[in-house]
Amino acid sequence: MQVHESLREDILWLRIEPGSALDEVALAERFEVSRTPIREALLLLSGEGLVKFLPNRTTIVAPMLMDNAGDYHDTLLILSRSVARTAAMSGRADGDLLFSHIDRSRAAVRAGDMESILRADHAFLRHLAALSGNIFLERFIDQILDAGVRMYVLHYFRNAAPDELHQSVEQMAELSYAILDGDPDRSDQRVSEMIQADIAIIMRSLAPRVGQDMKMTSSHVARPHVSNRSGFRRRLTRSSPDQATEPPFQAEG
Amino acid sequence: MQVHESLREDILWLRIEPGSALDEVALAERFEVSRTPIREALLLLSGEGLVKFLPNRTTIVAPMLMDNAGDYHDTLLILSRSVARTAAMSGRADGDLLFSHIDRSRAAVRAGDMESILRADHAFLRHLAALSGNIFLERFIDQILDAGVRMYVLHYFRNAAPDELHQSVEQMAELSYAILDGDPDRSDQRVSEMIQADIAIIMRSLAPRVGQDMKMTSSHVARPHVSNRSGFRRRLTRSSPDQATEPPFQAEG
DNA sequence: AACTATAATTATGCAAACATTATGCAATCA
DNA sequence: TGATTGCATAATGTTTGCATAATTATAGTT
Repeated sequence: MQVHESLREDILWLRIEPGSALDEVALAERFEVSRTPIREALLLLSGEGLVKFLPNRTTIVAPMLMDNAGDYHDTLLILSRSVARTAAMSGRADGDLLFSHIDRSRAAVRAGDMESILRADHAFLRHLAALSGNIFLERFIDQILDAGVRMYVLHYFRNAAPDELHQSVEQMAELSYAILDGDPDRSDQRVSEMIQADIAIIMRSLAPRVGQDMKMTSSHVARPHVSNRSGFRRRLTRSSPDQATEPPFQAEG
Repeated sequence: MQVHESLREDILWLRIEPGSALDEVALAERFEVSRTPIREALLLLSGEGLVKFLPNRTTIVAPMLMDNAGDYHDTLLILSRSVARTAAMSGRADGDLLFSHIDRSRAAVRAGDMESILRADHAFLRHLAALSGNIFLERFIDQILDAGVRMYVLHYFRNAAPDELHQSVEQMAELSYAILDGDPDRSDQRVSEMIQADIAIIMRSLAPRVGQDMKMTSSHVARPHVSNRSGFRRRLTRSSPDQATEPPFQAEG
């Protein structure tokens, strides 16, 4: 569906502000169709959690609450480790393919094109998911990555130093080596490091105006598993008076 | 949406045969609405993977391929362990609430009501997911459980002995104790055991009519696919031959 | 001047009609 | 007799229109 994909891209890449109303007639004019295909697209998007129907009122772009950042990274960690582990153990990973993703990412970083960087990173992870051959993991990886795009656009790229972007690519490469070596434990390690690095950058963005030293102690990074956002919260409170997050975009819950 | 929920239940509980066509006008008459709300429901269901649109032809109930059984259990294991671990570590689990779920399950087993058993089991897991407070894990648990309902109706309950059903409840109780004790590692263990038991029963159902001694050679388990199901398969191979599956319902892919 | 109530406008939810595509049957030709 | 083509039928995809609910604006009252 044309409308669906197009609207989804607009929402994910923040070309439509979270929380803003989606007028069906306006969209119908824009896409030069009637309201029905628009509604169908909105229905699909609501199933993906990207828009929210306010019954008998209007449909809004799902607000992006940063409260979910902890949940997001916990879940991304779980899923990424699973697919990376599986890829490592399967022995079916193709070095050329993996490194074509790395190259794509490296090129995007050199060009400084944030959207391309994120798309390349996601393509890499989706590739690992595909390698796993597990349709549920593929589906969930798709969903979690989509759910994070807006957060990364706003809070990752706005705050990542060029050095950190380069380092992120090298971490991808390290992960690839671990997978190609068929070493699931090392790949676990690498995935954790990658996501740790992402978290650090995003946390800096969420509490940017505290001028103090943001050194990470081991207690911050040590987190084997899930723990919903407990670990996260702890980190947050350390550097910021908790609710001082102030997400740029926001609508009512 | 009334139609959506109702249709979803019909599909999940096999009141509509997988692969069968869903005629929009017939559904419209049945629900006494026009085709528009029917289409909306079908759209939503397609987003959930429960129906499949064949463009310009018809819409069918998504076929249930048993090929996914391995993927299903792999993923269920990952997610269940995550939420159980988190629940154990959170210290926010409420014994009374947990055991009200157990009681419900026990009662369902006593009554021999398969649908109630499955609903109770799912309610228990969803409760753990809710305890985790992680909206992504909640969402994914929801999805994976829904995806498995039809398989369990056909291949679990048709083949589980009463004893095994009772044992399953006790495993739930064991898991609850581990969670209440705040022991994440033991809860991991318990979750694995629970799902192992499920797998054993389902595998038995998938290849029931081979009268011979069901010893497996490695050639049976070799499957193009991947995975972290490697560990899984190895355990599975113990009791059942592989591709003699023959799912009762099936339509074209 | 502020608050309330009522009316008008705007947008959604649903229904019915129209157009387009696929399928099945029949007729004709090889 | 079998196969192919054309027509009829049926179901989907889309448009249009109507009715209902909500928001906004306006007028009246305190």
